[in-house]
Amino acid sequence: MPELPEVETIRRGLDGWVIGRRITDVEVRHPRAVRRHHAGPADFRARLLGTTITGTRRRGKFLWLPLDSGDALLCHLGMSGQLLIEPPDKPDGPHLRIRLVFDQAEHQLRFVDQRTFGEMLVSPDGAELPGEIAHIAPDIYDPAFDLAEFSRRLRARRGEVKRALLDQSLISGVGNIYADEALWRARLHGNHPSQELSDAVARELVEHIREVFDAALNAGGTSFDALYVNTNGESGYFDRSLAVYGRAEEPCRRCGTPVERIKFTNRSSFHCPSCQIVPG
DNA sequence: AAAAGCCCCTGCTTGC
DNA sequence: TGCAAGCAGGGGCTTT
Repeated sequence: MPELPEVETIRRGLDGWVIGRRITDVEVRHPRAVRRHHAGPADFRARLLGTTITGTRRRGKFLWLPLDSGDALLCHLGMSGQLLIEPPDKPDGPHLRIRLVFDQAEHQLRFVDQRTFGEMLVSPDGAELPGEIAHIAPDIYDPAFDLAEFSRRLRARRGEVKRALLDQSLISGVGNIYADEALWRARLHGNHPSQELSDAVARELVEHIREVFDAALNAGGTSFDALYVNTNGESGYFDRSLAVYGRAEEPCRRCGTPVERIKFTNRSSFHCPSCQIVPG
């Protein structure tokens, strides 16, 4: 899915457009898109009608729009979700899941999602922090992110460091791409046991995450194809800067050794076998 | 309690 | 050509 930089790019795109707008119609085109709104699509619609969006917020890969009702419209893009600001006369694509219509607006907001892993729900009293995502750890840009606490919890874990980075309850916003990129920058192998990391290395790892996120944000996010776009439907360009992800057999940008691809929990991991060594 | 596996989807690519 | 398997950047739930 979009990882933190892509979701943040989308949040910024929404921020300049949705704030202050009043919702006048809601159309749920696919029930799966609101599957975690347990009261169902009709209730989802009813709770949104007539409310005004007061802001745009994000934690990790979750995005929410606080409403003047005190509730929040919570959204996760899953693997292929898009939030598009489009004119009403633009034809609906086959993957349109939810449409939001606003008072006196020349555009509407469309939630488009090919693979339907994404979702929206209305979180009661969720404006400040939706209860549905209270278990997600703060991401590195959140003032609540506690570096010492992250280091302590990371090093208390059994298991491998890459799996830890992907655990959203430990640190949020990192997915498969940026985990590989940050580990490469840190010269750590993803299979490195978390428990063997020093406090200094754990803190450095966060700095590498920050650097790769900052770089991706400056490029407008990563996109391999037309699935990953901002609210204008445009792709980011950070894929041109990826050091290891998707670069199997290509030379490591540091030492020239061919990048290796390995299986990791039914996914792919990429690393440099020279720069990133597992101890022991 | 924490960690690992399974599952949910669609569409594109690859290999027989 | 046709079909099956593999693959894709997710998280929640169940099991161990």
